[in-house]
Amino acid sequence: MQVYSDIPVLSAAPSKIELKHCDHRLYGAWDGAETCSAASWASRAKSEIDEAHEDGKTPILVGGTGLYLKVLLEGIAPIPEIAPEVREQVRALETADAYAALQIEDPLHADVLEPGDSQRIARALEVKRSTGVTLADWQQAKSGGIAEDITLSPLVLLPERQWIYDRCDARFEQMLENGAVEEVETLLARELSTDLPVMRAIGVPEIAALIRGELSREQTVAAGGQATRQYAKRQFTWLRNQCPAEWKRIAPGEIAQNLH
RNA sequence: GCCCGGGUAGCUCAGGGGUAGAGCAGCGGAUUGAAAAUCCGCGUGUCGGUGGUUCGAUUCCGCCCCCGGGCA
Repeated sequence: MQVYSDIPVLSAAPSKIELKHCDHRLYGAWDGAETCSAASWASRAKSEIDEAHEDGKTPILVGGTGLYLKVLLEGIAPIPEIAPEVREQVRALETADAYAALQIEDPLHADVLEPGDSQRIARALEVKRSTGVTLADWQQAKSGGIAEDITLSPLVLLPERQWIYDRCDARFEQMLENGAVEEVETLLARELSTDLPVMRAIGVPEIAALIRGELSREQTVAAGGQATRQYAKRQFTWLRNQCPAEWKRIAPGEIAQNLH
């Protein structure tokens, strides 16, 4: 999400001062009209990492987006680009219709997915239709991971829940004070499709509702803080269960000590 | 003071003589090209209090308390 150039405030992009202290890469590297993906991000991240290494620097990967890091490190099934017309067609379907189609065209995968999981259903269907090969077959192999080629020092931060929740609330309120509303006004003026990732970024739907007069400022603060906390909770689940067991976890107290 | 409505899960509410159920919130989980996304699972709460009717009351009746609205 921080890859989209339209929302520096809402995506907490580094400030000019922060950039002076430390080089940051791939913030705002995609235009909001585009859809970034784990694979395309990983590909660019690889280039940035190579470049840093050539300059004798040590890159630090930071993020709450577990899937992106996973793809960068472990690679992903080498599925070609989906034909645009196929993608458009598939994503125009109602979830129930897409699921029914998948049950016919790729019954094995349909069986694995929940009937309500619109996103994965659409992905499975577009892959089968565009490549003629099922997603499960593609996923037999992964390629492009750099885990074997680098020395990784992983660190999983698991702060105390209430502590991070309080910071989520404070962070969203601060964003509103620092121009998030103006940022969303500018974004809305582009009249992009509401399906695009940038339009679904935390805070964008909430602030758009504020601008439309559907939410009061107070309600917007509450809704934005809540959405941020819910995201943080999902990150906990990923970090606790998806990261390799050998990755070092940092205890709550240690984090607070280091930051205070 | 009188007359209507209401008082049920953290919140908004549904229900109804055999001790109760949704949405949201919260918690747990999944996660292979939209991932700040998309999904899945989890509901014991003096059914405002107290008497009564009844085999049995959260449900019916009386009284009391609280919150809306109306009349004085």
